[in-house]
Amino acid sequence: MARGKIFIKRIENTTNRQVTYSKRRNGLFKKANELTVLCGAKVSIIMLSSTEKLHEYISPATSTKQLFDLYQNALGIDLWSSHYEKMQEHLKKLKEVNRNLRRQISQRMGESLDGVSFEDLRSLEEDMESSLKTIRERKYKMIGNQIDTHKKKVRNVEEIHRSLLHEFNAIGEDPHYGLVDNGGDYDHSIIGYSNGGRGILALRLQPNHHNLHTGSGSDLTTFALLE
Amino acid sequence: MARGKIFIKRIENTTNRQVTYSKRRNGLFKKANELTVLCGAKVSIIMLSSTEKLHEYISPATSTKQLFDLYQNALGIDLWSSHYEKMQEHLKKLKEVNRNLRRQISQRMGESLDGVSFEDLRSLEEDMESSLKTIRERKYKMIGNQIDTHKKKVRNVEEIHRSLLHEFNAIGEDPHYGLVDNGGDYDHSIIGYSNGGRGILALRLQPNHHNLHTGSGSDLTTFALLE
DNA sequence: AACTATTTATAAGA
DNA sequence: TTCTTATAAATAGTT
Repeated sequence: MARGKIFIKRIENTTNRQVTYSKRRNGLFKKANELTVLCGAKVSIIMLSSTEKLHEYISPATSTKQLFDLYQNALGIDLWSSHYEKMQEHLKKLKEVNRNLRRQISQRMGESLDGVSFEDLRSLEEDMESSLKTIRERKYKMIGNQIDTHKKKVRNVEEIHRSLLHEFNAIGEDPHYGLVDNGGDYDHSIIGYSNGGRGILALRLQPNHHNLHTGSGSDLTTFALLE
Repeated sequence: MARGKIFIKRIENTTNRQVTYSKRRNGLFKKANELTVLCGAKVSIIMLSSTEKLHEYISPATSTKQLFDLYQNALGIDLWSSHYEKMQEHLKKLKEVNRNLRRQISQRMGESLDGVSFEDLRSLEEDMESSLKTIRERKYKMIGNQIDTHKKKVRNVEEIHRSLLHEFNAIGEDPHYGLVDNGGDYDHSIIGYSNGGRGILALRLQPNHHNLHTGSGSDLTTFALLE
């Protein structure tokens, strides 16, 4: 096209070929871009040089994948996108479910009640009363269990104390016992105390108000992951 | 490039645009083919016109799919599967979040409390007490509003009744009125009654227990869609 | 990477 | 659409 006509035939000289490849590649991409702008078309060009180097042109505001997907659709051959669409459908449904779950929780926390009918409000109140009762009962049961456990421990300790006292008195009355040697033998009897106080400590009243909205790492606060 | 310079800018005339698209497309494909022959390159062009028509060029002895696969390999990660994996990840997270939301609801309904610590149980109880209070207050407010509405309606009806009575007496005392003609004139006064009882009916106690688990179409029961 | 003589592409008109 | 043709743009060969 300049300084002499060429025949459209493989360029045998390697350097020449590579130079021409580079120049014409630029020309091709320029033309593609002009076409994009002039005609509002979308163009994807993928090129592999004889040295296996890859080059790509893609019109602005689109993607190679998008155009390739369109191409596949147009040809009717489609392995991927039906699967993909199903997934997107599923995702959409899950998000919808998620939204409903959140609203439900919100309502159970006394929020988002603006659109709720009187009927539903009564239902909700009734339901929450009975739920609260269940939770409270469970709490009382736990308190009861812990009191029982504590009582048993106290009894256990009293028992140990009594037997120690008894032994001590026996030693005091029996001059054959050497007090020095016997000290270590009683140590393991105190095992009854190990960790014994923990359950009771949990019963103390918490002065601080635990707000379930703000994450505190419990099971009840793990829902704020997405959207 | 001929008979006048043009600016590379969208061609607004539709016909012109389409003609140019067609001409330049041929030019582009021709260039692509020359490149293929001259330099031993492999070229794939996919084009989508502004009228959504698809055109393709592919170098001889290769295929669009082959070149696209090469392209994907060269970019390292497969466009499809990276997309796909991200989606699956998202899906998994949403499911997890939904599971947590459900558990939370469940716990607020007094269920699934087995793993809950005493601490969390107290928190939950406290939170539900305050939520229940909010809901109850809202209910009372609604009741109050409805009572007010009702009272107004009653007053309205009483007013109408009084004036009817008054007119009736007037008629009775005035022998100039003919009773037959006046009957129809009062009909529209009764409009005060139309739909007047509905709000009050909503106040009746529901003997049946509304279980929130079973769908009844309310906002509170739309969560049982998936898994 | 620049230059430039020439070929090639193409805008506008038919 | 296709052909024509004057002219713009691309580029082969050179530096």
